[in-house]
Order: sequence, then C-alpha cells, then structure tokens
Amino acid sequence: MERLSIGKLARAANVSADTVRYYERVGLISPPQRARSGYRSYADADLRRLLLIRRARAMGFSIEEIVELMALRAGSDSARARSVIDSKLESIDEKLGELRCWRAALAELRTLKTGVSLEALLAPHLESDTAQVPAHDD
Amino acid sequence: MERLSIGKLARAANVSADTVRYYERVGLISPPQRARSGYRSYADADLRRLLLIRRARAMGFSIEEIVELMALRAGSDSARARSVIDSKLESIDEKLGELRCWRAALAELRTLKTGVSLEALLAPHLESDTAQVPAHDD
DNA sequence: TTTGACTCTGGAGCGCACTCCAGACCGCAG
DNA sequence: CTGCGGTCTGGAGTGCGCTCCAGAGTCAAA
Repeated sequence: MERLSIGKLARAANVSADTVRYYERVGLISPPQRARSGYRSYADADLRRLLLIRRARAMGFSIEEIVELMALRAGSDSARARSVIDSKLESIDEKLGELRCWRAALAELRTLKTGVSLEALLAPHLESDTAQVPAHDD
Repeated sequence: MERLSIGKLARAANVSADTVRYYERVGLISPPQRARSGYRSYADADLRRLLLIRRARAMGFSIEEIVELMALRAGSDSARARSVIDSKLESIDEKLGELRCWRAALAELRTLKTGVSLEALLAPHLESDTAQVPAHDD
C-alpha cells in the first residue's frame, strides 16, 4: 500500500502542501496517519479524494458545498440528503443552460462579420419590465 | 428615455448600490451621466449591461474576464480577439463536460440504493499513475 | 556526518469581489 | 420648511480560499 508524504500527495494533485494542510484544517480531508516523526502519511485513497476535490473546486463548488457532496451516500433515506442532491442537480442544470447560452453566443460572434457585441447576442430578456421602475430626474 | 437612480438600477439587477459603484471603479461599467446634483443617472442600456454582467458573474467569470468579453465585437480581425473567443469556447466546453459528468453522478446517486458515494461514482482515472510517485516510510 | 530538501505548527498576509462606514449633501412627501 | 430616505466620496473591513513565513525538527543521499 503506497504511502505519500504531503509533498508527494500535493504534487500528484498539482496543489501546494499548504493547500493540503488547509483542506485538513477546514475539514475537507480528514487528518491522515502520521509517521513516528509526526509527518503526515497519505494513502492512494487520499489522493483520489484530493483529485476529486480539485475537480469540484474547478467546477466552482465552494468548500462548504464539497464537504456536503462528499458526505452523500446512495440509499441514505434522509430527506435532507435527497434534497441536497436535488438542489445540486437543479443548480447544475441551470448552469448547463447558461453555459450553453454563452457558448452559442461566443460561437456566433466568431462567425459573424458585423460589429455586433456579445451584449447584443445575449440581450437580457427585458422589454416591458422597465415600466415598473419609475424614472427620476436627469 | 427612462433614467434610473443608482438605487433603482441596483434593485432592478438585484445587487447593491455599492456593487454598482464598485463595478464603475474597476471599469466594468462606464461612468454614467450625472444629474445636476451629482447623482448618477442610468439608462436602460446600463441596466441591460448590468444584468448581463450578473449572468456572467453567476457563471463564474471573473471581473477581468467579463471586461474582456464585453469588449469583443464580431468581425474584429485582431488575432487577439479571436484567440480570446477561442480560449473562452474551449474552457466553456471543458466546463460543460465536467458539469455533465457531475450531473450524471448525482442523478445516479439519487436512484441507487447501495451506500456508494459520489467519490466512487466519480473515481478519478488513476491506476498506473501512482507508480511514478515513490512511497516513503509509514 | 554533513548538507540540502522536506515537514511541522501557529499565525500573518493576500487578492478578489464585494460590503460597510462616516460625514456631508440632495430631494421629495407632507 | 422639516424630515427622512437616497446619494455622494474615500477609505476601511469582510469572507473565502488559499499562500507565505519563522523557527524548529526530520530524512536521505553522498
């Protein structure tokens, strides 16, 4: 069973040792075994978890959210767990929609030859709405 | 032509007036007209831009990136502009792929009844890789 | 055994994107 | 006119997610 020092673990996940210790402090990874020297000693599973955490961070999940996600287990029938999953799914779907929208606008921008801006391509749905916000002096 | 005070603009975009002033300071929105009083006075176009900025922020674009995106115009043949678009498209595509991956894992987690974790469902592709990182003492 | 790289802890510092003052002025409903 | 809420400026403060540091101990190759 492979054992990694914090430096090796960190390099394998392309983060700094400080980041690993930080994740431990905030409870995102659990305190690892220690060598007699007091050095942290990690297993492969720790590396896999760290890599996953980095993927989650890269997706924009906050550390709080990741803690929540990592705690989920299939089949747990706590209504809480299921509602966490559902709300995450919902927000992911929203993000997917938005991302596709930006993607389309950018792709169009690349092919177009007018001077049109992203702003024009992504015009927020806003026509009648403005009426509800009264004007003020110039 | 509708004119909005900073407070009305802010409420319409669901941000604080402070945030609007902040965006102005950092060059994300341009200094608006002023009333004789010195009060900022915004037009509909400013609101549309602000709404778009908020959409971009919600997608995780940084303020720097948004400045860059907003400056893009179709047909500009600067190689610079085209490379900005291309790199943005690329990173969006990456994000889309990752997001779909998380979505699938979460959806599966919801239907499964074993105690399997997200971690297991999203297992980072890691088998032979570990060999390159030498072990150290226990 | 020496030496240079690595690790330990606790705490300070940093960049981003806001957020919140204080102290003064403006504007409008009553 | 008065009051009260909105707005002005400049600057300080906040939370997140790291990042860096000092001072001391550890490890391994030569």
